[in-house]
Amino acid sequence: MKLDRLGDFQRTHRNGDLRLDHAGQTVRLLGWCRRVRNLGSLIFLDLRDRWGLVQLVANEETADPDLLAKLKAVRSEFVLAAEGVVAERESKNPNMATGDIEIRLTGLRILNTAAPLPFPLEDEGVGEDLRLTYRFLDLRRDKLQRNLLLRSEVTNLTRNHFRELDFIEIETPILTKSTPEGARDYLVPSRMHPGEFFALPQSPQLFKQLLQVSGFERYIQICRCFRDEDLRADRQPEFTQIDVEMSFVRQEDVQGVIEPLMVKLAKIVGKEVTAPFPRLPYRNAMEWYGSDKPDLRCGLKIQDVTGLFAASGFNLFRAAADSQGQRRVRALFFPGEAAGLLSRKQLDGYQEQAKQMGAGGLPYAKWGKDGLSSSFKKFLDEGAEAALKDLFRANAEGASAGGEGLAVFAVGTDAQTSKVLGDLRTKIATDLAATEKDPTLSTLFHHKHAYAFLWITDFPLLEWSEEHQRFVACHHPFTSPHPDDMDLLETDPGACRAVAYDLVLNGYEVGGGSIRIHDADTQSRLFRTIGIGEAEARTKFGFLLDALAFGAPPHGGLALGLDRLVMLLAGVDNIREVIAFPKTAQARCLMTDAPGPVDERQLRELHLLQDTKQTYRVGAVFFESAEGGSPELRGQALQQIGQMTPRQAQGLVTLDAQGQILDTQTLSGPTFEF
RNA sequence: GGGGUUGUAGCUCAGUCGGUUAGAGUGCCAGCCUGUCACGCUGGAAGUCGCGGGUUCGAGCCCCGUCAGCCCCGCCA
Repeated sequence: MKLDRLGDFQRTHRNGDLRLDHAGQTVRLLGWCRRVRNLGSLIFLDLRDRWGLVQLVANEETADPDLLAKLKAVRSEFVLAAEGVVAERESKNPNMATGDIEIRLTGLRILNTAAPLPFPLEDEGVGEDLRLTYRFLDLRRDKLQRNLLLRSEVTNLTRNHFRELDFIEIETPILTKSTPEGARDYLVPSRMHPGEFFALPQSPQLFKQLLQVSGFERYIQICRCFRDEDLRADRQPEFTQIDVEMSFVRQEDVQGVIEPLMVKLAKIVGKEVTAPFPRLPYRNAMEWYGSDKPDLRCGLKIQDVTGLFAASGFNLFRAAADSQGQRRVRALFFPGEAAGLLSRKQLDGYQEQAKQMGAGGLPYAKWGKDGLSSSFKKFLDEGAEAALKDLFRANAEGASAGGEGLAVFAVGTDAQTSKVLGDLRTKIATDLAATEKDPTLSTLFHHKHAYAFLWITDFPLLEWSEEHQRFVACHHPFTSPHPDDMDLLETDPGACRAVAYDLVLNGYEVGGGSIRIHDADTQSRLFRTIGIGEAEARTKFGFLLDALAFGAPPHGGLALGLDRLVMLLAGVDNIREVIAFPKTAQARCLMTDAPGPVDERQLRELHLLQDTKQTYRVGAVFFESAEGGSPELRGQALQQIGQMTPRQAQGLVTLDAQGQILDTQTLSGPTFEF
């Protein structure tokens, strides 16, 4: 098809802005054809641009024949420039912003055609692999357009927020140094320095601290970070962080600039949240909610019921009671009729969930219409049964139910029971909220539309790593120990708290930060505690230690996960829905098919090619030797090199498996030939 | 690294106990149609049942392997 040129065509209006007020005006519009409806001698066409949709119309009796012919050739997603007169519709469409009017076409340019799309833009249920393969089409869909628009509003609002507070935005390097602690790095081979690598930043952590030493007291950056770890619904290998660092601050000061930002961001999507947010020490979060990122839309707390089974016939539980606190029996009590009525099948489902979390099973007790039933009833003597019923009644207090409910139990170490019950707490509560008739109970289970922000504070500074057989930093090794726990650094490192805090929203960690160590002594003590010696610390973090020695101010900050935050604001449950070009769970881009192989020339330049083709670095100084490859290949290389002058041999020689020279590259001196 | 789940027409899916020529809706193509807006009506084309192997007289269906998407555990300072 012959295409028309855009030429001097000037758009006069955005499609979604046209109203009855514009009637009689001649307008020029641009966009994509969403759909044509050809009624014979009357043709309708919906024209879409970023801002909306408007109906174009042409009538066989009145329209120019050339224009009609052109219009009949138009298919979905053709790119059009249209000229026409705004007119009131004969039959209006109340479901459309522009439903009162239509454009009577006087001119039409077909700027481009479009093949039939591989999937419809209107349907929700299209396979995600297909959507990701044709992401540029997927992004035409309303929902993704809205999500990316929201994302843009969030970053704008964030920048304005920090600018009003006198923050300065500074960019930090993307090509940086690999850090041994923490996540796996994405590495970038260095061409200039054979065998050496840059790392993409997991976060600009050290740079922003150094900027504090430089005197940029309030820093912000919206920056890309990279972590080469396995993905999840809320985790991508490449993600965006709102990175904040401040000098002369305490924890509350950092929280004090973040909270009003969250209030503003929530307002964009019509949610009212009030600051300050609750502060919950890590220890309590784990005890009550079994999680360091609890979803406080559900208020239920985990309870310790170890004592209840101290004299019980149920060995599993009694053994825990006898373990002097090593192991405990912990439980969740869900009050209400719906909880007491949960079917065996549903309970089996929860048991599967518990097993996936590492539990052996899921002991439960249910008090329904037909009395108390339990997976371990046969082990319960009268006293224990009565005690259990008392607990049910105590947990039903304030609710309309008379003791009905469900209790699920976990036994084991605190870490084990927290994991199981922390997971089931929100799962079961969410399910019950959907079925429970008593409205007071469903708000106890799950305020579906609420935004529950909170801070988790007083994280442990260190944890024992079985893998490394030493203590490692929970947050990062620059986190300040709690001033009250400073002495524990040498005596009981595992008990030492950190001045670290996470911002949690609805069960997601949306941010985390800390007050940093700002004196070289404390930093050295910490490195010593986690088994990083003086020399190693110098090599890896020498620049930081230097900086701390030259007047580093007390400082601290925080980083927010922008993608996750926007995901929650957009009300979607997958981070890919708020990223224009995301990776799959296997860390691939289905659209570009990255990562992909590169040609051998590139590998050789980067000194990465091995096996059949081996790059030897030779030079006059070590004329007699070559490194790498098999002994035979080395021998052949030396033989060939031996026929050269030392000057000629100075360079890189690439050989194939037969020892033939494939490629040479001089490191210095003149180019030589073979 | 491990567990679960899905894969059939361009798309979304159905496909009985293993049994004849694998279906529907939608999209696409053609024709008709003056008030549609998920236009309607008529007709047509469209399949490597993810891929490979096996069992069987016979496999979309059963078995083994493999690839890909999704979810979870480990991992994510």
